[in-house]
Amino acid sequence: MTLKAQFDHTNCGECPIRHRAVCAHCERDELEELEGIKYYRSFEAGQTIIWSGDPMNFVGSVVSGIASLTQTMEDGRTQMVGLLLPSDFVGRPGREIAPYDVVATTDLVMCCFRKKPFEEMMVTTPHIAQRLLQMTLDELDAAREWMLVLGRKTAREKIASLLSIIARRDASIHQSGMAGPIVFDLPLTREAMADYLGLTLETVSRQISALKKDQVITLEGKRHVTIPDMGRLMEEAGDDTDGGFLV
Amino acid sequence: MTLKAQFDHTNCGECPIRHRAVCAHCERDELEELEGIKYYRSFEAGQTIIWSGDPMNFVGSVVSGIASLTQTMEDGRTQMVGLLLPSDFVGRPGREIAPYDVVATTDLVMCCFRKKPFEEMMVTTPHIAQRLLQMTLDELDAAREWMLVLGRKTAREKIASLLSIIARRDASIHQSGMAGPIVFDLPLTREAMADYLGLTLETVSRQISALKKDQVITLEGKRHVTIPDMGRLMEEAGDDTDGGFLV
DNA sequence: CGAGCACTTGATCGCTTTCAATAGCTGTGG
DNA sequence: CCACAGCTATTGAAAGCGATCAAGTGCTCG
Repeated sequence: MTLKAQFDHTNCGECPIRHRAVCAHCERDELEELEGIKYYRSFEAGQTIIWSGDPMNFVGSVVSGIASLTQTMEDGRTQMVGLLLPSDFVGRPGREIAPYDVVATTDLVMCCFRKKPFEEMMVTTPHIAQRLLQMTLDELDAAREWMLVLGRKTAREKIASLLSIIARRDASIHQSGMAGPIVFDLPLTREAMADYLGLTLETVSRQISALKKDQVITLEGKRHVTIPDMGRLMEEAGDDTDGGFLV
Repeated sequence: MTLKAQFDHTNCGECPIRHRAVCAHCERDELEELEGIKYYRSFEAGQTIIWSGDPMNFVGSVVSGIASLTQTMEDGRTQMVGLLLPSDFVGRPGREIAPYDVVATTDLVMCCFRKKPFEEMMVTTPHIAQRLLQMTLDELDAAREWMLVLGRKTAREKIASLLSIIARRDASIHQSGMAGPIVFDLPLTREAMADYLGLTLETVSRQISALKKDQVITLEGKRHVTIPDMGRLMEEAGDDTDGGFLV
């Protein structure tokens, strides 16, 4: 059974991202209307989902897997400007042309909506527009967090910041607390990390080695990370360690 | 007459940002409701409007002047994460605590709404929520543009990028086309530019001098800039020069 | 006239990049 | 089964760009 078939005909009520995606606030009847315009698409790791400059004929949510938003300059320099996790939204109602490349970082399933009908629902269904506003504001906060990382942090702090973000996300998904060691797999290659952080992949590699040597992290293989002390990692990231979380 | 008094009792219909701010889509009766919860506040250049970590009891729009959103690390490194121009919105409905410092870069007037009533209107008045969504999506695009600048551009390209953004904004306000020389005053100190671009003020100064020497720009005094050839400036910024503007 | 501020310019330092070689892993085909 | 290509990642050496430290200019305002 393909990854796609696994979700085909899935009832929205049983959807794994039901309570976090753009449809989170929808009532039963609104969900039914959404079901009428939705379809699933799956992509393999490395595949480009949308090319910058191409017309967009759908919007949608990441159901499973990870995608990245990247900008590329003429001479090939690239910067990742967004990391799309399950429940994150792709596309902008009202926009015709995609401004960024969207690339599947891992195997990926998306729940797509045909753009025209979705835009009509945006007007008639405040629950969708309200949720999209919340999500966009969250993304804006995340983007501004990254501007500090990109503009002012050292290479070591950048790596520590990225690790702490991934660790926090994983902890929140697995409901494990912040005490005790945190274990996860890196969903990004060194190159993708470099593109996210505005570094070269060599610098990423060196700084990961340095954090390992200093026992801030432990590595098994290239991707499996253990964080023995989250507070220590956050110190290395240059973040406030006194646990002030934004709500 | 103070700057503030100049706007007091101003009818929304005569407001200079009426057609661009969060109230842009509102009907007459909705405007009247907004008038009931609005009040004006003015700030002097350099004054902090909101301190990061403080409770927010209002949201609002910049009516005139420029403000900046900045993040600061414990050791004093600061990064500007937003530049607020007339009609831009400050604050997030539903958020209690301000995540950034908001500082008046020039003398400034804000149209403020008490937070509670505004949040109630957000629910009952789709026109406001819809407009706020548009504006937030625009800000997200701008933030992502800046992530490329911060992560991948050289110091010279960063300066050229900032100048071209300011030039484009001025051209759009004054309805002057992109042909022929563009003239404007820099609304930012060298230090503020450095905070925006993730540079030191010394590097900003050096790169501006270099652009002047290479005749990409002309300076009269420290702030008055002339751009003889916008295409040339955009080349220096590393941007596509073939005029592809996002819509 | 002197203090204070914004800005410029010079000299040096150091972090990150660049260039380059190598290791480890996976899948393919002789 | 092994050789080899192709990819990801690590590590070393050298170079370059922007930061840092420092001095000085020009302007405004008391």
